[in-house]
Order: sequence, then structure tokens, then C-alpha cells
Amino acid sequence: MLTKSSTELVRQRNSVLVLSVLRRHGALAHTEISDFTRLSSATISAITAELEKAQIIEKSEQQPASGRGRPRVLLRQRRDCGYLIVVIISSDAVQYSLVDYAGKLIDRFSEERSHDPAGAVRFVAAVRAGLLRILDRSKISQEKVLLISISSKGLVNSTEPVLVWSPIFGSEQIDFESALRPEWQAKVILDNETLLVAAALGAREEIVKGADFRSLAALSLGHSVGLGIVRRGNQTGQEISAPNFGHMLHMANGGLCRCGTRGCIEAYAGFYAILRSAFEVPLDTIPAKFVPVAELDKIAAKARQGHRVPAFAFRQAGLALGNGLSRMLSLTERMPIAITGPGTRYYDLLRQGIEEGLGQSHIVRMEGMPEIRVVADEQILVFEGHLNRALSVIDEDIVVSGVQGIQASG
Amino acid sequence: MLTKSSTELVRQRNSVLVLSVLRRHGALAHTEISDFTRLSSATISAITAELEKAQIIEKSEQQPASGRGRPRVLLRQRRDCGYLIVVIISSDAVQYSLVDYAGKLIDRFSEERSHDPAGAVRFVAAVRAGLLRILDRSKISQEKVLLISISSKGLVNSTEPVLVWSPIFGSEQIDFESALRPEWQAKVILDNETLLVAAALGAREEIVKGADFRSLAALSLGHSVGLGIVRRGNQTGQEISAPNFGHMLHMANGGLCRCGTRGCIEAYAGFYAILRSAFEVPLDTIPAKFVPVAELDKIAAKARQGHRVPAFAFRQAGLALGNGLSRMLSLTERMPIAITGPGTRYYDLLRQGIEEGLGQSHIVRMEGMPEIRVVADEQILVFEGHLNRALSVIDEDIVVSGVQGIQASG
DNA sequence: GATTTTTTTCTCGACAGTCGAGAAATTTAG
DNA sequence: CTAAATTTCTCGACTGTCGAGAAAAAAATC
Repeated sequence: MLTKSSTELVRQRNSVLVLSVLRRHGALAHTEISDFTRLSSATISAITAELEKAQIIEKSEQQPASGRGRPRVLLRQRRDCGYLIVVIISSDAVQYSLVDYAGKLIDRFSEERSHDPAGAVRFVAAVRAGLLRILDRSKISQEKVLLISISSKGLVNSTEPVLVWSPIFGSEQIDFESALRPEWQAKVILDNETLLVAAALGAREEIVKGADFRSLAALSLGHSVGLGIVRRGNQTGQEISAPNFGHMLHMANGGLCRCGTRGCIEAYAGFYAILRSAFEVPLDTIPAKFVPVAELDKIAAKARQGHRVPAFAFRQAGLALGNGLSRMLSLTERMPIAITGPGTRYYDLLRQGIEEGLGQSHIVRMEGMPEIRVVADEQILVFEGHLNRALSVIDEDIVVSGVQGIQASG
Repeated sequence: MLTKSSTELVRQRNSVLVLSVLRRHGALAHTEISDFTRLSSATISAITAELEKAQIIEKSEQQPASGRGRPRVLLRQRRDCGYLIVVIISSDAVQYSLVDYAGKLIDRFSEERSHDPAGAVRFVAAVRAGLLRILDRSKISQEKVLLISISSKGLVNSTEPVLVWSPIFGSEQIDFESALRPEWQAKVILDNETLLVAAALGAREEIVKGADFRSLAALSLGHSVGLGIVRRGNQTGQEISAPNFGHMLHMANGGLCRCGTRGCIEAYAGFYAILRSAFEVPLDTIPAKFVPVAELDKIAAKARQGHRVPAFAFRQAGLALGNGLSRMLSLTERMPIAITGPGTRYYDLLRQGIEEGLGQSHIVRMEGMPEIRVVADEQILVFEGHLNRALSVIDEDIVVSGVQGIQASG
């Protein structure tokens, strides 16, 4: 359904545009903003004056003039305009980061996760305590926290911050909105971890390729298997989605997966699955909860020495991944695939299977192999994705509510 | 990448909005347009005056006043504002329809397709002749044809009107843009047939459910298998895509498909595939080019009488479809599935397999079975999808180019 | 038949936004 | 100290939307 436009909306959009180029390029002068946004100088004056009055941006102190003419006055976000808390939930720990409005990391710590199955209730309590702790350490008032951005592996509701299914809690849902709402006014968003990796890679790619960038998928290999897809939206930036890839059906009546279903991709390509088939344990054995990486390293070493059974285990994993990716490509469009996560250290063993698995589908035979690259530093990408996404959400909210609020009350 | 907004853009968007409610609801009075669009009466006056001057809409002749007060003046599209040619390519014929700007069918005929494999070049020539013929029969000047909307089964390029792969011509690409460009100034768009079915069903659904509508998939069963997905876009209407579903990998190293690959869904669920397995022909047999529906009806009759082998063939087909749909759902979100096409007459035989195939995946076990409905009249839906899509494209183009042009020259 | 009521459409002034041109500000070069 | 260069700011013109009320036109009422 289309919806009406108004002149006020124009100002809102252009204000967000100004803030976004400030994000992308750091502190900028009036003229540069005008160049980047294609807005006229007069408009930039109006918008920046408004944002400055609303205490969202500030003029930086004069810097040594670097040419002749009137010296530039750089504009930048006010760090203290608001704060963001990033919560990264991984299988063994929860990391809390406090970030200011300019994207600068202020404080960070991790808390080990107790592996008891007591579950979701206790976990939520721990997250609430962690949030209060990082707030307390930094002496920032709670109202100044504008957004809490959470990520986890697993399946996430697309509209509300609800963790629908996760490797740790299974189908025990966690609704972060209602868990945090009485205590926090901040907006809460939740994203799949691999989605954020894809978002970060997509943003990087867009800087390099500009308008040529179309889409990209990130595949994360580890104890579980995740996939994130970024597509260039019509106009409104990027469109991202995190399918339930790890638990997509690979083979009907196949190996038993942690999720209780048979034949998931993860039941062939997850770390526990590789372990299982390397030890020739029957495929309907209940899988191990947690596999030390050292264990898998040993299997990989044997495979590299030429032992057939462990090599076959990796090959089977690759095939499952390749078949799954080919199915994904059948449903979307041709796009490059970036592989991240701890599993990349076994890429040499997985590669042949992946390529063979991909090659078994019509779309790949027709369009050729997609580009596959291995990307390290998954953790950095996750955090980068959080920042990209969260800060642009804040920019929008602040323009919609903040500027008008100040205008009305001042 | 965000892009700048301007007041002129506001007018454009609101003009398109006015035209779109006129499409949806037929001839409307000033007041009604204001109600639907939430634009003020003054704005409606300005926009409609402009559109009327540009000869895009017109005031209808006074109708018998149906209440007291000043009688309403209905506004409607001018039929002669422009014309649309719809070309529906099916396996045995090509149907040409001439439609005016108000969406009214003016002329229509079908031409049999010669089944010779001489191929794409001759086919393109036939289409060009068909287009000239329908134009000639109606005595409309060629410049008045604003859009040619083509549909076919198969895989379509998402940005240009290029048929990348089709059941008939295989990988022999057909670029309708370059084929028609010297002769026609009209814009040319090409869509997958099942995509249009999905678009039409989505539009119907949106009228019923309004903002509650989220997404929907249409599955077309016949000689080939097609899938279209409609999702409610962020703001810009609906977002639609036509995956290469029929040739998504069902089972590695499976039955041989028409496309030359092994294990496609179509190699189990296409009409020729059902025939093949009902006659217990080996799965690597080169499939029949064309299967008369009567042939399949006979097999279905036997299956309904309780013969095991034909029943098994339908069951296998259902399993392939169900597995494929479950994979689709793993990659998107839960959505209802509408089944159309000639294959719906065997739905009683397919159903159990489809449901079993769906149930084998994690996502379905978790979220439950998606709603499945059988929808007849695929042909009507295809045409309806053409109109929805083509006329809104015309509306946009006309506002962007037309109004400004008139303004500038007048 | 004249007047009132009701409903719809049109018009006017206020307000918000963008833009181009030129004025003002401020530094370096000579 | 003046001229040139560069950046920022300001002003008037233009386009857009909106609310309120005037104008139009038919039915209802007296």
C-alpha cells in the first residue's frame, strides 16, 4: 500500500541522509556534505542548523587551515547525544559493549555463560544484570541509552525482538522486548549473528563497488551453520534476511540433528556432525552438545594426511553445504558467497564437496559457479554489522522524534 | 544508498498515489479520493487539475444525483490516454491482448505455436508479427502503446526483459528489449508466469486483509513447476520474485530432468516425470517433450482405483514438492501457499506426499504446516497479474514523464 | 416558489521545504 | 595592505501541502 508524502517527510529524509553521510565519511564540512548528498548549500545550512540546535551534531573546534580561503568548519555527531549497548550472545559467553553516538567503543566486557540447561529464565536475568552492570560502570544515565542491539545464532522473528529458536535454548522462545521493557526505555532490536556479518560485508562491498553492488550471502561455519543474505533495496538502503539455513532440509530421513529433526544441513556440516561421521557413529545418534575445536583439529589433521574416513566426513559436510547453497541460489539470484566462522580453517577439506554440491543444480550449471571467498575475523564483522545497523536505526529515530521534539518544546 | 528528496518528488508520489486509488476503486469523486489517500481536499484539487490538463484523467459526465447536496463529479482515467499490449506465452500458444489505460480489454487473439525446434529466432519474428497484427486490427497509433507486458514460464532476468531459460528454448536466451526496440518505442517488461499469479493473489489478499497481509507463495503445477513469491514491501507496494523453483535440486544424482540436470524438483513433479515413474521407466530416460493431459488423467484414474505404482508416482511428486516448499520456507518466512495450474486436478493424489514432504523439515515442525489452498483459473490470474503490474508501471511512467512534459510544453 | 439544509468542490492565505545567486566571512598569496 | 580564493550564510523565488471558509448545486422544508 502506497502512502502519502509531505514536505515534512522530505525534510526528515534529507536529515537522515545528512546524518548517514556523516557516518560514512566522518566529520565533514558544509561543502562536502553538499557534494555527497547533492543537496544545495542552502539546504545543508538549514538542516545542519536544525540538527545543531537539537544537539545532535556539533561544530568541531577550528583545525589548522589547510589552504587559502575561509577555513572549513567540520561538523560531526555529538558523542553524548546518545548511547548504544551491543550484546553479542555466543555459545560460551555474552559480550556487552557500550558505544557512543559517534560509534566509539567506550566500555566492553564478556561474561561466561553457564552451561546449565536451567535455561531461558535464568539467562534473561543474566542479560538484565549484564546490561545494568555496563551502565553502572560508565556512569551514563539510563535515558541516554537509545538502543540495545542484540545478536544470537538461531532464528529470529522478523518484526519483533523475539528469539524463536536457538542452538542453546531450542524452541524455548525469548522475548527480549518484554524482558527489558519495564526496566529500559531504549528500543530493543535483535538480529541473527550471520545476518550482521552479511550486513557488514555488504556495507564494505558497497563502499568499494558503489551502485554496482547487488547482493551477497555470508555463510558461517561452526558448531552450527548460519546464513545471511544482503540485497540492495529499491531505495531504502539494504535489505537483509537471515534464513533458517542450518536447519534447511538437506536429505529426507537423513542424519539426526540437534534440533530433533532428521536430515538438516547442520546434521552433516555442523562440527558435531563432522565428528560423528568421522568416528563412524550411526547417524541417528543423539549429537554431542558441544565439541571442542581441538577435537576437530585432530580429525582434520588425519584427513590432511590422507585418511579416508575423516576426509569423507569433511567431504559429506561440503556436499551438504554445496547442495544447500545451490538451493538458496535457485530461490534468489546469483550472488557471491563469503564463508566465515571457525569452520573456515577446514576450508581446504570442505572445498571440493562444496563445489561438487553446488554443481549438482541446474542454476549453477547454467550461470556458472558463484564467487566464493573466505573471510576471517567473524567477530569483528559481527560487531561492525551491529554498529552499521544500530547507528542508522538511531539516526532515523532521532530525526523522527528528536528534532521535532526540540522544535516543539523550544 | 539513500538519495535526496525534494518537493517535486512529493508531488510525483502523491500523483501516483491518486492514480493508484483510482485504479483500485474505479471512478471516484474528489471527496472519496481525499478519504482514501488521506490527502487534503485542496491537494486533491491541485493534483487532479494537473492530471486533467495533462489528459490523463477526465471528469465523467454527470450522473443522476443520488442524494442531496452538490452532486459528485466522478474522476476516471481517460481510456485513450495510452494502451497496453499483454503477451502471454504458453507451451502451445501465444495470446495477445490489447488493453486501454482504464484496464478494459479491447481486442484479443491467440496464435498457435509451431512446435518446430527451429527456435528462438523464428519465435521472436512470430511475436513481432503478432504485435503488429493486434495493433493493425485496432487502428490505434503505435505511439499510443505505452507498454508491452510479456509473460512466460521459465527464468527471467530481474532487471531486463530477457528470458534466460525456458522449458521450450532451454538456454537459448531471448532478449525482448533488443528484439522489439527498433520497431516499438513502448517500454517492454517480462515476468515469469507464476510470479504474476502470485502478484494477482497477493493483490486480492491485500484488498481483503489490508495491512495484515504479509506474504504469499503461488505454486503452479503442470508440465513444468513454477513458484512465485509476493512479499509486502517496506513502503513501495509489493515485492515479488520468481525463483527457479522447478529446477531447484530435490535430490542429488536423482532423476534426469528436461533441463539436462539430475534431481530437479520438476524431474519428480512435472507431468512427464509422473508419467515416467508411473510406467516404471528408468529415471535417467530422456523425458518426453510433451505429455497430453488425457494420458495423465488415465494414470490418475488408476491411482484413484487403488493401483499401487501410479499412486506411488503421485506420492513421489508430492514429496518432491513438499521438500522443495519446506526449503523455500526455511529461506523465507512462514506464508500461505496457493496451488494453481492444471496439476491441481490431481491434488487429491499429491496432497499426502506434499504434507509429508513439508513435515520433514525443522521449520515446519516448529511453526506448523503452512496454510495450503487450491486456486483454480490460473489463466485469469495470469492476466489479472499482468494488468495489476503493467498498469501501475504505466501510472508511474506517465506521472514522471507525462505530466512534466505537458507542463513544460504547455 | 422561496428558503434552508446538505454535500461537494474550489480558492485563498499560511506554512514548510528546496534552490540559486549573491553577500559576508576569513584566510593565503603577492 | 590588497587581491584572490574558498567557505558559509542569507534572501527571495518557487513548489508543495493544509485548513478554513467561500461558492456551487441539488434536495428538503415551509
